[in-house]
Amino acid sequence: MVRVRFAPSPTGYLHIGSARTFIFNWLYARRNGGTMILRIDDTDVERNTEASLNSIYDGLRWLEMDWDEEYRQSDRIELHKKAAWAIFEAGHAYRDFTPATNTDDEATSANSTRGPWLCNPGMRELTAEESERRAAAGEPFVLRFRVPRGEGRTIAFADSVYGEQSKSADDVEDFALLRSNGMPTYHMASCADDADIKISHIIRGQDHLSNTFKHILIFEALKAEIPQFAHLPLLVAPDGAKLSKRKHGPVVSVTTYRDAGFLPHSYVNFLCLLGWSPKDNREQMSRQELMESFSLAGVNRSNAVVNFSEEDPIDPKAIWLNSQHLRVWPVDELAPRVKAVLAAAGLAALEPESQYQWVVDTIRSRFFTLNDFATKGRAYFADDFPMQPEAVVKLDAAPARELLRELAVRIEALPEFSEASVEAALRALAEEKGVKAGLLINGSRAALTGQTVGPSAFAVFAALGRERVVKRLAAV
RNA sequence: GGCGCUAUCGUCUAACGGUUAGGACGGAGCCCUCUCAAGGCUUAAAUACGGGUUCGAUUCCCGUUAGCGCUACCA
Repeated sequence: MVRVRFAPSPTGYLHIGSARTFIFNWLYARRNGGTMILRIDDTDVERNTEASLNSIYDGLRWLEMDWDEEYRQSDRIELHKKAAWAIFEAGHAYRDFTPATNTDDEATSANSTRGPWLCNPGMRELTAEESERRAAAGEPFVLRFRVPRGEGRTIAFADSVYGEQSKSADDVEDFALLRSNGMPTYHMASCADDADIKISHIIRGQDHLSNTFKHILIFEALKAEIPQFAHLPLLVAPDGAKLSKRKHGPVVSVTTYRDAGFLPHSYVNFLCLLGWSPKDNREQMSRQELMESFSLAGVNRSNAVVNFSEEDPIDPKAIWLNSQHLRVWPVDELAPRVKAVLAAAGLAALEPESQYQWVVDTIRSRFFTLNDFATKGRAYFADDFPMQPEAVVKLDAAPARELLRELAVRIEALPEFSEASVEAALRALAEEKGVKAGLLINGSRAALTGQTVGPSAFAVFAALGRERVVKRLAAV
């Protein structure tokens, strides 16, 4: 019975690395008929905000992800405390009355040349009586795990991604379970919950790989079954540093990609390719294909760089992949999404629906994001659209303007308006005037769309309809 | 500093110890064409370094270097 969880702490918007972790968990659950659990790790009251909680929901909803069970750690603090004291009762934890040290003072902690910190002097050896007495006297303490020491104990586990892992218990410090205010630490709360809700596979970022040794100790002390672990390589910036909002800005937030006009399943596809491969050269994959192909064995071990820069704030491969999905996505599913983007830009879809969908289908092959429909595609949905300088150049190529106005007259007089009839009329006019058809074809595109690039000019005629075509050509 | 992890084109990645080290994005070039950041084709571009093991290492082992993570009463 596969039970996996994604456990974000709501201290910021949904990060793309977190989103990928969710996706891998979700894929694993769906692939194996398991249960996907969302657990909000909101025990850090100082940093939690309602806004970031909403951003997590928004992000997951946008990615079209779902889950089967949901928990909130703040509802379960009593359970965590109980678990901590059970560990204490079993003799695997002790009270440490050492006052909190100033963590800003780096010389006293991590960079000390005196060697690794393992525990505070004297506290492990306190007698039960003295420990009780000082606690009863109201002296503050943290509850620390009593890590087996000097017994030659090796903690080992087989990570589904990183393989056999082991570490001497002598290298693991006596980490805290309960703070001096009685509140559980992350390690305590997380493991107590994982044990309680019977998580079978913990799939999470590689930044927890070293923490896993502590977690195994906790699971053992709780007499809980130890889950299978799978750590995921991290997503990093081009300089190799961990992605952070302060340093790297909006690239790290999934809302950036939503707002940039990405298709959710395309962005999911992109995220999956960062650190995972189906190993058969496929890249563009539907959600169904991802579900069928995903396996932890396909996850690799080195960090993946999200390739962005000043000039290209979004990874070019993400954009390319989106364009590929944009081209093949069923039009009837794409059309409503385009409609939403148009509406946001104050534009209305065309009537009837069949014509609208035909236009969407016609113009999408040159677009990269949904937003392109409202920008590059504006001329198809509105009469006010910008004229590119290159388009003006095309029109200024004499005798383009004069002939386009003549073309307007002829199109208006056409007994029947269609791609074929317009083409015939245009070619006849060109021949008559002794100019190349290209002059009128390219001139038409420029006059009708304000652009020199786009679909076949005859498709443009059909997309706009006779009325707009005549109006725009006559007005050149 | 201690401990853990990682190392293939610029980027994402593929390669039961035996391949001309493959694919994709991006770059360059060509073709097609009524235009195009569309499509088709071509091309440049990588096994971090040094030692082993082996008939043969991208692949296994050791070391070096570099990067990342943990080393908090953060998560």
